[in-house]
Amino acid sequence: MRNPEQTKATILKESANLFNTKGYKATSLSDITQATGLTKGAIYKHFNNKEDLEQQALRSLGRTMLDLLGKEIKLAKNYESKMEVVFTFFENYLLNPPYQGGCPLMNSAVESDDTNPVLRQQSFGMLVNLKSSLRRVFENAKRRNQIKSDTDIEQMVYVFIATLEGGIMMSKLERNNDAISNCIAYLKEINKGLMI
Amino acid sequence: MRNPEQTKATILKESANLFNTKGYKATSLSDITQATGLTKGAIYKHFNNKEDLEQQALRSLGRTMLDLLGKEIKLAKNYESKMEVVFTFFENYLLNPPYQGGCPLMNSAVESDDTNPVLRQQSFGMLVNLKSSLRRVFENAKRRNQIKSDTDIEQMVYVFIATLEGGIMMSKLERNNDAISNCIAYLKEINKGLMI
DNA sequence: AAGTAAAGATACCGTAAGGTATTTAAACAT
DNA sequence: ATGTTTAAATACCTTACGGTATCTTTACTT
Repeated sequence: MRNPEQTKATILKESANLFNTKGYKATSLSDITQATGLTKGAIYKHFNNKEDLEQQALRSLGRTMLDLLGKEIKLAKNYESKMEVVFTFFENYLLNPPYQGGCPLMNSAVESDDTNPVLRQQSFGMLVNLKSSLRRVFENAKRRNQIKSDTDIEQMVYVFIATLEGGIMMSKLERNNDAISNCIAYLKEINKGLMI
Repeated sequence: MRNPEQTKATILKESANLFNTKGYKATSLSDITQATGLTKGAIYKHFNNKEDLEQQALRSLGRTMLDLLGKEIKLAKNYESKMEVVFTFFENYLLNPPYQGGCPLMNSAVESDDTNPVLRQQSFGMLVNLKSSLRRVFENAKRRNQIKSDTDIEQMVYVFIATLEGGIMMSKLERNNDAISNCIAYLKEINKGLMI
């Protein structure tokens, strides 16, 4: 039962989980062969080298994250429920995560920002996209007079993402939901204040 | 010109900078010998092994960070200026940092939370201390009727730290101060709202 | 000035890392 | 059924890692 596409997909998925939990540099090829049950031969058939695999894995994580979030935002009809989607999305990062190891944006950003230009650039792109998603929600709401006209959208985008990411970091460290729950609760307060 | 204490101090300082920028696992002993101009013999004279060095380096980073912040908070006389200290402290993380590589709490937490129990425990301790520092400022202010009596201090502690840490992460990734500046600007707004 | 303890340099070891060349085995075409 | 292609396994190479044992040098003691 051979299926090269399936094989590549499992390599990508398993390595993405490993990279996102152990770190990119710290994950070895034998970690990946062990997790997949495959050998180096299989991996190097589908990827040029470890760097290539790292990059494709991060790309996959980023797509998964942003597609999931973007799709749910799009499904929500009004501003209020769109924001609700954002909150529950980040709250679920710990309860039933789409991938192990927390937020791939934060993980890759922290690891790569001073050392790995390519991964750093990819992380940067993820942040650009995440900011855009959130910015669009705010801008639409402003256009439709659902939030105050003097809302500093750029600032709100930064504050929301910062608070969510920081909350995830602390909750992962404390191994409970206190941090992220409190952060989200407060962001909801802020959001109430924005709405007209 | 030999000075064992000085030697140990430079090993600790240089390795702390390396660990905090490249990561703990990703920093090799030869990175450290290169940075210090010393040899492995010197390093293993002062530290049992690489893990020991990692732990002592993180301890040093944590102390530096919390001592610096705590001392400045203590120096500030009233609530308002204490909070100002917190803000400028985190804003200066990028301009003139006390150590390279950003916040050692975030860096070590992200790297260790799923893989390295000892470093994770140390990171956890740092967070406990940072929370305590901030909590104390809020509690004193509440006791002296400088902030509203219904202030949810535990929530504020989480929100402030999350926003600052998330802001640093984004600013490091974007290589400019937009994120952290906007985050701090908004935290100041929140703080105004708290004050009586 | 000689001897001693400790700091630090040097040389070396075993292992695991990333990577490659080659072989085996599975799927498909004819 | 056979031959061909290509997915995946195996075996191996080089290098860099953490770590250790030993040697050299420095500083201090008397």
